[in-house]
Amino acid sequence: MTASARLLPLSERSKCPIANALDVVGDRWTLLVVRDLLFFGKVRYKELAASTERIPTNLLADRLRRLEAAGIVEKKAYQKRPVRYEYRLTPRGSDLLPLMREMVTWANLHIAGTARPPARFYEVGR
Amino acid sequence: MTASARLLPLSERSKCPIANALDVVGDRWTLLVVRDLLFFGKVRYKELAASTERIPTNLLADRLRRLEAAGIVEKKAYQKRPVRYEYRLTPRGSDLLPLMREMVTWANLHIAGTARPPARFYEVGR
DNA sequence: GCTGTCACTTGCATTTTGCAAGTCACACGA
DNA sequence: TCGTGTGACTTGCAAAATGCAAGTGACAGC
Repeated sequence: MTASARLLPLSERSKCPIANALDVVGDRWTLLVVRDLLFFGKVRYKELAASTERIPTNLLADRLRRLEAAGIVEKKAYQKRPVRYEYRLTPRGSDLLPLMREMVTWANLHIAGTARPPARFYEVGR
Repeated sequence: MTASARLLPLSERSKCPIANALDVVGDRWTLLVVRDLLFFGKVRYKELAASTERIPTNLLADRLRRLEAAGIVEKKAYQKRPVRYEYRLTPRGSDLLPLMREMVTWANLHIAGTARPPARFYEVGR
């Protein structure tokens, strides 16, 4: 069982799982942060800020806060003096892999010129 | 082969398929419209406007315009005098099914209280 | 002290959202 | 012919989110 202890609050919009998922990851940046953590092994703020899409730093800070509040990302200091943090996906975060895989499949099929991921991308069992 | 003739334009952000998919469906309403067309058999504006989440009508009109421009939805008049339209998913639109299925799976697992879809939801082959 | 780095925060103009009300074309019944 | 109703939107506008640039604070190292 991969579900975490405390669960996310139900959306006020409805009980529809799609509506609820969208309330968490339904915007143009959130899943890009998850992508960088999941596929590119980034862990530090600076690395996340340096994505190809150049997410504005205020939005990056905001998205990391929300992802942490949603239990998708964990933030912890990996050193003191000066304090430096690293961000890592929780199981709840890596469970987003299948969803992102389907996004890639759809985009590769319907948006010309999108990059194809390496074959192993489709082989990861979990 | 299920890909349509003309493809969507590449995003200016990057060639990443995830970023590109998000430019099309990365907001809180678009996939709810697709959901209603795909799972609930809605075809008319009025039906779409009556979703549980109560999408504002100006946003519904805007999203339908974008979905049409993206080749995900087709609009056609089903009668004249007065002209009345119906909206239907193209193959590009129904290809979003696997993505939405994964969304449902993730939400059911991580957001307490989200509704479980009927079992047949997971059985549709296409 | 001086410079640099990391991880953010702040200010502010622009864009998008959300809510309510309005419009337009027509059908229909009195 | 006039009033009422319906479907499919559009318009106005306040509030919130976005995007850009610049600023801040805690240190390390020279």
